[in-house]
Amino acid sequence: MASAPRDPANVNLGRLLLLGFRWFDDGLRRNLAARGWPPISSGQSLIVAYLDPGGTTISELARRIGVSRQAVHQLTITLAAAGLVELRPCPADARSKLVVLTAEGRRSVPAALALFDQLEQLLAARIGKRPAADLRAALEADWGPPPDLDHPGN
Amino acid sequence: MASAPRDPANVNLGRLLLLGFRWFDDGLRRNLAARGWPPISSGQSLIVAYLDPGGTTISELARRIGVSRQAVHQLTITLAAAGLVELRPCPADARSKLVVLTAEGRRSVPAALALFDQLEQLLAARIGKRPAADLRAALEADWGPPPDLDHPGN
DNA sequence: CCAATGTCAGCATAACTGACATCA
DNA sequence: CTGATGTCAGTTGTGCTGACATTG
Repeated sequence: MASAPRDPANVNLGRLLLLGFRWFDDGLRRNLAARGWPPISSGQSLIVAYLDPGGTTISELARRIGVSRQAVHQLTITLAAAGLVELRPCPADARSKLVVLTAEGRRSVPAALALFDQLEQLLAARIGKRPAADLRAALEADWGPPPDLDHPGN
Repeated sequence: MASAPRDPANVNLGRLLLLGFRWFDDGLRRNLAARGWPPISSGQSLIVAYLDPGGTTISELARRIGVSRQAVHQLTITLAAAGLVELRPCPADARSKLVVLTAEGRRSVPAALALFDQLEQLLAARIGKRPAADLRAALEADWGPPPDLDHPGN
């Protein structure tokens, strides 16, 4: 793969997947910085990536990402301080608040997401179009829940 | 994939890779717990996965994993407290200390690493042997460093 | 004298749990 | 009354940088 020198022994798929993720994460952050944008944390990028166009509530985001409501709450605060999102009351439910992109967010977020596509294309140029397509296909398949090896039914 | 419900829009490869990693990480932790082993952090598992049979110094581990010496130092302390490794002076260099597996570590670590193979086999059974093999092949390729999109030479 | 190693200290980030007021 | 939501507070884990004594 890349950065960390690899021992041909004990390379497990889980570690390879982590290295692949870091390749994209580093690439995203590096190129955002090269464009003069404020540094964004990987937690923040997760939030915006899961946002619906019309806005999404904090609890819904927490369920989608798989973390606590409190963690999402904290991230939205930092994103709001950066001016990328704002919180507005939910018209359908007075308990909820909608996290929506600001005008600046709508302008810069799609450009940031486009970087992922460019990174993927560059990866295809490096390791081959076929392997890159196979990689995506395998990851898009339904893996099911992480299994209990003693009771594979789950 | 699995746990987090997926929006067919904005699925980027980076997020898919992260979800794949979590599938393995969750699977490992779940099955370790099912076997009655003390919970191990993903940082700790990284350390033991990179250990040479004869022992490895802290600085060398830091270089291999790609984190600071201090971070590795802290992890070895927790691993030593758990009784899985011990630190002994390096015979070749008085500055260095070797991180080596204890008797208990040699007994339990290989079994834990074997879980990764079992998870990979179960994944192949779920998404197909061919896609699973393609996944591994693509991840084992040389991706090079995360690129600067404006100067792809790097 | 310079470089590498392990270690101590402080700090930042990001997740968690617990608790609480508000509202469906 | 029960349950969901947002929020405040405290805690934990994990990484970082800076600094330092020891050794090659």
